Amino acid sequence: MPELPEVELAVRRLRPHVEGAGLRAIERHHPTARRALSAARAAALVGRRIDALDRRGKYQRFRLDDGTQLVAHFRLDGDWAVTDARHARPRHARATLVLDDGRAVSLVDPRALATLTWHRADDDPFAALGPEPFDPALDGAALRTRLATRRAAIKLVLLDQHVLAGVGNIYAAEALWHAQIHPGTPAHRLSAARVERLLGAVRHALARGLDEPGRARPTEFTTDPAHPLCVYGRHDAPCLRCGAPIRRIVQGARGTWWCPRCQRR
DNA sequence: GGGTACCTGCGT
DNA sequence: ACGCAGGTACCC
Repeated sequence: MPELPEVELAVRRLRPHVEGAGLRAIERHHPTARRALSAARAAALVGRRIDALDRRGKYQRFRLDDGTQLVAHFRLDGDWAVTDARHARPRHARATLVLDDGRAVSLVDPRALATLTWHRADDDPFAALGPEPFDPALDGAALRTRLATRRAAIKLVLLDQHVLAGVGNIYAAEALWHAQIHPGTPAHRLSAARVERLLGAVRHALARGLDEPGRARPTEFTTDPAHPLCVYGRHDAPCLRCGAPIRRIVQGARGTWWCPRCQRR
């Protein structure tokens, strides 16, 4: 699943291909893409230049030269594929940006949940998002303030993009493991010291995802010892810290992996 | 604050 | 053949 690290890596890979390029066409291959971006809108974007590609949380934004914005979200399985525009589109391509240099950038997504939407110049598509986890202005006290009104389990609150942008199911579990916090702890009950530790752990977990060079999809579970994931998906495997068997519970219809010995409430 | 729909590949 | 997986938006 693409979370902040995978999306950031995708942006870094795609940026040199798209920044400064002109849009020759926008193809909408799948009904979900056609619903989200009308034929008229796609046609109106022909001739626009992509000035910049940036990221906010798990969202990616193409800034166009008229100030309007194309925003992509990978959801569960999305990714970019860059091909020669003269060749056939990749399997599962849902929408394609055809560039004036002859390349095609396809949003590929087997499950077709990924989104590509257009936004006016004066729209802030990210207004409702919480802070970036690596925002220097974000400290333990600021995060604790955001958790103070939340009585739900900290695991679920970490997934709320209005609280913190970019953390998903995998890195939420990883961060709680690193911070040694029980995933079911009510968010508002966490002490200042534990929230401080949690923020550091979120950053540490995300950084592990970002620091794997040349790895296209860091969140695929493997037995590679250099793998960045310590607890996610490791049910029944020994905890890397204390050796107790990792347990799986379901929270909000999503799996959470955690260590019953070293993650206490 | 909790439940459901959106999708389709894949595991069972 | 069937039903789950899951991030987000939207429902009450």
